Amino acid sequence: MDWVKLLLNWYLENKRDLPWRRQKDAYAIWISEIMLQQTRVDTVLAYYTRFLERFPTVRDLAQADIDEVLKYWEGLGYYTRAKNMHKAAGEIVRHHQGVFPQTYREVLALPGIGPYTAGAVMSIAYNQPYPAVDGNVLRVMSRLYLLKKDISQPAVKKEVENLVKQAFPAEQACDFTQALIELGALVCLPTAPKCFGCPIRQDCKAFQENLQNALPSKQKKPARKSVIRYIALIQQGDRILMNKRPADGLLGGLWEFPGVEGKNKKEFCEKFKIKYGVDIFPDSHWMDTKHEFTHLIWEMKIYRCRLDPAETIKETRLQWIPLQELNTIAIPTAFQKIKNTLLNTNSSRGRFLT
DNA sequence: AATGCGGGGCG
DNA sequence: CGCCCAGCATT
Repeated sequence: MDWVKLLLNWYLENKRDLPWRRQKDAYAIWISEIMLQQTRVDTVLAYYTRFLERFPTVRDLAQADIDEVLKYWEGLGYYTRAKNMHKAAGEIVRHHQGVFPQTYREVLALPGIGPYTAGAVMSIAYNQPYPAVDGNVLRVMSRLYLLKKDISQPAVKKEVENLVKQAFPAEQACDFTQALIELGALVCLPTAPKCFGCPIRQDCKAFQENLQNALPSKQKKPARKSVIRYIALIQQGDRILMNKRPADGLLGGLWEFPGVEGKNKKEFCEKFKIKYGVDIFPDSHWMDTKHEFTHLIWEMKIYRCRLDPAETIKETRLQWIPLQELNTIAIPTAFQKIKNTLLNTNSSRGRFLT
């Protein structure tokens, strides 16, 4: 296959200088691959170095509190990745003496590691010829071999894995895996691929038939649903009432301004009572904000609320948090605008008073 | 095989 | 505004 050598040469000349490419530590490679799942390089850059400085080894990660790990993950999304990584670090300490496992079977068995990440770690950290098929590789290979079937079908991914396996150059698994991905990231783009800068266009069947813009074929996702969420801003002095979301599910384990889905203020109060066990009295409408997830849209209506003075907080997920400590707990992006507005309001008032 | 799970950047 | 991205776990 002529294209393999051409691709390798192109990669060695054009690869980006990325922090996870500066060493071969399997632990550090693993962290990068988890962060990069469904996440762009530019986004990860801001997190990667900071995370490794705080958790330089698998033991440091295993010993850390999950809440601190989540704080370092704050804003990165898909928070089960952090939870699974923390769990996997514990397994590596207990079952592998703190040394990152070196066989595909053992790597794949770790929580949060699927076929892609296992292949990436095996090939990039250990230079072993295990295919790592992500969205980039699916796109590159579907064009190169003119695979017209929907790439979301598992059978297509299997076929691409086999094609990559056949193509692996001897002793260059590390570079080859990254070369395929790098080509997808820099040249073989989803829309408007830069075919005339592509080192393997002569071997690309899609390019030959001018079908590069029609591939890969992919089914489109259903429309998102929008829901109204009422948020209670409950402040007493310099403390604000926050809720820690359940460990599993959406934004699991992160902190939020307590709220419920609902149609109106009446439902707001009723559902709040059921969910949190306290009566609230919405005083003033404070602000509105919207947050769009991949699969869901929250239209948030935030009200300043009073509690019954005699009310005590029994729900253990609810906790009074001093305003100064709001920046020390993990709060997802959905609530950052509320948090910042709150902190600005209070700090400007404070300055005015002093 | 289908669904839930974040967030940001782009045209 | 829709689409896409260095996917995995669960059902």
